[in-house]
Amino acid sequence: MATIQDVARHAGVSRSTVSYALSGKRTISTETRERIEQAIRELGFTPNAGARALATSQTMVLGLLLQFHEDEFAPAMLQYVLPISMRARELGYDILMVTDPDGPAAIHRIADSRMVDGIVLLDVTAEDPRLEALRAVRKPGVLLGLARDTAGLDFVDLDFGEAARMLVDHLHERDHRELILIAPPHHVVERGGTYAWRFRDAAVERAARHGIQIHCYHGESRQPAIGESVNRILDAHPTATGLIVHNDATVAALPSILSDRGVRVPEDLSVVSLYSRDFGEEFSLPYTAVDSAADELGRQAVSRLIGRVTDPATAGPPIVRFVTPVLRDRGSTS
Amino acid sequence: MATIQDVARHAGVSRSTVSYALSGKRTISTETRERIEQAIRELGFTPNAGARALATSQTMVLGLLLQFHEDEFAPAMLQYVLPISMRARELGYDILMVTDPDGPAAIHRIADSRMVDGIVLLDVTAEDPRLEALRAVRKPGVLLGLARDTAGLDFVDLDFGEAARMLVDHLHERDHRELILIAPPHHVVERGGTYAWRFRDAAVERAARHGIQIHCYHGESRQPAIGESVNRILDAHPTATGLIVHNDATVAALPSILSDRGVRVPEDLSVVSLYSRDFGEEFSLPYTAVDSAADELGRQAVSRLIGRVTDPATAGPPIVRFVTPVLRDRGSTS
DNA sequence: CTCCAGTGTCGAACCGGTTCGAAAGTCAGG
DNA sequence: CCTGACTTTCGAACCGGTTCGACACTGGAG
Repeated sequence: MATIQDVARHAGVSRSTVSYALSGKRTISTETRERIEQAIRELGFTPNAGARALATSQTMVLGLLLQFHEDEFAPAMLQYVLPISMRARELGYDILMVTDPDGPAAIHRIADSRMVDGIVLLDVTAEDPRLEALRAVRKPGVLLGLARDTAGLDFVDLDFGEAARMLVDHLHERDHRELILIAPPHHVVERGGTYAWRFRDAAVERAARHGIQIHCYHGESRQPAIGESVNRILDAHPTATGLIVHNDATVAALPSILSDRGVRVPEDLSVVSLYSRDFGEEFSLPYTAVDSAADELGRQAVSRLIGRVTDPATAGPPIVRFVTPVLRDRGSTS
Repeated sequence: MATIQDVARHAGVSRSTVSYALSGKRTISTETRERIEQAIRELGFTPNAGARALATSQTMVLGLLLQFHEDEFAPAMLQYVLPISMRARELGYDILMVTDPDGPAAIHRIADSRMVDGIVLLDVTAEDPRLEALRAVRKPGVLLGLARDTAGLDFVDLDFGEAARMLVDHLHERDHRELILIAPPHHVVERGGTYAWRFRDAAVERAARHGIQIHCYHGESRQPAIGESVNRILDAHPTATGLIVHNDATVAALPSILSDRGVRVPEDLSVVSLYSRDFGEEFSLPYTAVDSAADELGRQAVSRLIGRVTDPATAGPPIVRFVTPVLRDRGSTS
């Protein structure tokens, strides 16, 4: 493959001149620039990424860390990955995707060897061991989710508390007096998924303020456990008229479970939930729901990260950004 | 961050000695090696990936190209991505994930700039424009799927013809005389997804040999179209006793569609399909199915690719590898 | 005692870019 | 005609590794 030296020779100039013509960091006469551009075209020159990274200490690559837990509904993760990848490309970056189960080690590996300029962490937990590694490697990092200690890092997350309040209010306005909440599986809470209790606590608090009765349960992540659990819960509360589902796997399975029971929505039961538009379309979910805006969160995270990568000075102090959710009424309540 | 020069100074040796101690390509005395290792530990040295790539022309990174089509069931892609990423890591490689809609351009970008040592293409079509780009860049590439012209490249794919024959035989053994086949959506065939007609043609041929009647339809990729289409098809053939589903989105939605219709499996209808174990578990699918072994395909593809990357000579000529499927009986036929 | 093979280490060149300082050339103002 | 500012280009150093050839030293064979 052609090197910058070949281009220089072919155009009758020095290497540095080619470099400046490429980057535009110094003025080059029109005539020379055209000769160089033609040489580049004729030789099919593309700069060597490794050499460039070495010289500039910039790789134009972002690390994306995913964790897949046995007991989790994996398809939900895709909603974040795609927008992140797309937004990164828009800004000139590529994505190094890491699925190593040992997150902290992976962070050190890709950061210490300077393979990436910044790191995105998905699915952050309250006491996420990856945070310590991320702080240690002194590279910009942005997290989707929320941790207990947010010092020194940027976070982007949905305002789950507000989401819960919106849904409870929505049902309250329609005169529901007894609700059921199906939260994420128990192990998610144990692992430290803060969105689970942030949502639930806000829902409980808001229901109490309205004088509404609310029964909280953890959902399951796999069939047939999901169906059994939903049926058991509905059996236990025959007088409840509203169902709030905060659980991807459960809501994806809900249409078939309810139709099996002969429960019509919204005539027999009002159902509201929380999922992204993409997820809803992918699984054809018909429920009024707060839009978790995964694409928006992903895009914001990447934008912020790249801002910090390119200009650490003007990026200011790290912040926690809570995105205010939007409720999308699909008519599944009465 | 510490460089190899810092380590050398700290251990009182030259840079080259440190390099040889690290790579083991020349013998280093035990005493010196220990001094070097200690220096590395004390300084927290990790080699700079860019510099190493520049010197060795090896990045230890593989490109993974995904395409997401508007009208496709995206969650299915995850079954391939994860095993590919895992296997790559096992062999010491990282994954650069590219979702650029312009595949050929993306291939040139990551290959010409030498960001990757090899490339994996997912979801290949008969006349895939990415193949030309892949051949042009002269980097090892492996494709999941099958194209019309396989010259010069490695392919790994399931033997869809054999899969279809196994399923038809399975139903034939159970005395079914009239079958329905729901194939991938029409646009998949138009786009050139060869697995669609390879499966269908084999099924039709095998059914004919057994004297079985078979009705072929294209499925849909989104609700509510999926449900409407399945209902219409079942209405049109009330005497059919067996259903073969070759369509991820349809099979994921099938349990609820059938229960809505009050159709019991296998009492009223025998159902067989084709999906990977992971996909089946994720969506809790209860159907007897040929295991598409996405994890196995992904792992084989990566192994072959890395074989070619590390030793192009012994890898031999490019081959098309058809993996023979396995039928997993889950009792959904009678 | 000399010669030779083998072991362990070093110095220098190289991979392919970027960037700084300086030099050469042009042109207007004094 | 000289000076200074500006434009355009070049050469050299540098980023941080790897690798080749050479050199010093050791020990055994002849």
